Amino acid sequence: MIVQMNPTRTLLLVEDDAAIRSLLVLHLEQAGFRVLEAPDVRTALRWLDELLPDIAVIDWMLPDVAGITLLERLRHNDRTRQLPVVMLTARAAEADKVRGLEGGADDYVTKPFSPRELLARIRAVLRRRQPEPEAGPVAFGGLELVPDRRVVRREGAEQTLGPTEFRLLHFFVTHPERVWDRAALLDRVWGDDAFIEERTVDVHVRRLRLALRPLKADGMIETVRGAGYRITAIPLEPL
Amino acid sequence: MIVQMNPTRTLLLVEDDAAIRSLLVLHLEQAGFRVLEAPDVRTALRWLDELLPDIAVIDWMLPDVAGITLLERLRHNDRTRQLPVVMLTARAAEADKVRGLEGGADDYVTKPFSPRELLARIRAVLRRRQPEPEAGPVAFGGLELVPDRRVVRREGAEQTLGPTEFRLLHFFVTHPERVWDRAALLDRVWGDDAFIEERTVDVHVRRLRLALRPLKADGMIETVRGAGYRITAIPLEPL
DNA sequence: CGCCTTTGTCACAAAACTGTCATCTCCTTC
DNA sequence: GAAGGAGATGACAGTTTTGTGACAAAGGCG
Repeated sequence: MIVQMNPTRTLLLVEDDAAIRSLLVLHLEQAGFRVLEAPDVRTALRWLDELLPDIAVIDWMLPDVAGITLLERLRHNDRTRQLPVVMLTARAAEADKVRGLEGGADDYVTKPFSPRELLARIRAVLRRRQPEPEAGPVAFGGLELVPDRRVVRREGAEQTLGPTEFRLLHFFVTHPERVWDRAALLDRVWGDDAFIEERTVDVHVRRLRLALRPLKADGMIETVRGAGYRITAIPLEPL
Repeated sequence: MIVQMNPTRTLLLVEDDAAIRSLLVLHLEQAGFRVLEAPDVRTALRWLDELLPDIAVIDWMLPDVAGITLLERLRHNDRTRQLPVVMLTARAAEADKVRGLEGGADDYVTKPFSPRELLARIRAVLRRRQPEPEAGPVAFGGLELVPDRRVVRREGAEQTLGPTEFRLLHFFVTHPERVWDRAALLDRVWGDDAFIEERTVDVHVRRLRLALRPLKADGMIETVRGAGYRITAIPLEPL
């Protein structure tokens, strides 16, 4: 009987030291991970290009580009922005830790470390990330969002959205009916560290509506004057 | 005319540089904050003594006592422990940031910064602190008010109200049966600082009735000649 | 490098709200 | 039933909020 069979997780391991790498691969695979090995950033990017892992473990010091740089690149790309990252470092310096965490690392492990410790951190990060699965397709009021392709579907018809449009719609769909004011949307869709005019939200809402028009679903995004916007399930015209 | 959707927030600004201070005051007040200015910690403490603000913005470097010290003091006092604090600092040193956040600052902004950035941080902090006033739905005599969307519902049918109409109905519903004269309504619905003709109340009552007509509920708002208005639960016609 | 997409801002048009009036109705009272 | 007074109406002009279309800057990608 299966109590809790976790689906196999894919893990990207970016580490140049072959010895450490194979040691980790051993443990990681034994722990049920499918490991993508990358001795350098170039290889890592190739992997990422073809397959989005569930988590990445990145060595701080790498031969070609600093691991921290890779981290920043990941955070800069829409596809990898949500990717959980655990940094691996030989330095115990606090400054690095801060920089790493600020750069968006979810945790970091200092060498020397036991594989068990790394594993524990990885699991903790995955667990923490779990509650907000940005990945799976979402459906609401006849719409279906496909995060992989940034596409909305309705009765077969498809519309591709821009990155921000998609995140916005995704947020609405996962928090339906309620009214969200512009500030809240900036916080939750753009991130609370984005310093953006509130009116920009209007523009993006408009773009989203425009994109939804071909699906005759633009009416789902309602304006609540003086308050904000909300998505609501309404009877839609047939396509 | 003044429509203040959000209640005015009070903000304590502790900053010794007069130039920066007045610049910030300008922006903060324009953003709707009531600003308590303090060039030093002593003044700040005096303010705090007589009035607890909604948030404090504190400069890291101050003439008398370091801002960080003030922060620590705030955190040690029961009354101010929960006060949201945004630190303002010229130093970009990470160590300081860490210390500030550990000291209990809710966020911190590095100089030079744009007033807009500061404003965004302040709003984010306030939002984080005060999740939602949670304006729950209210019901009375078959009507159901949904503050979130500014709509009244009756047996499924919905009517969207204007902001003032909604506030007015909301007031009636939460203070039913009794008669309210125009002055009282102006006070409680418009705010006691509103400088408005009493007759204006009539107009809004009418607009409210108009909006309620489709729900056949306009009869609930009664006119009491020579006294004012009141809402009553009466048997309503079926829809 | 140029080409193209994505984005944040603007400036201006469109729509929604508001507070006041002038006028019209209806109720009271004599 | 005429005169007053109190409310109800419909129209307005002034503001505030949104919707739009255009643009330029920033990246991504050959």
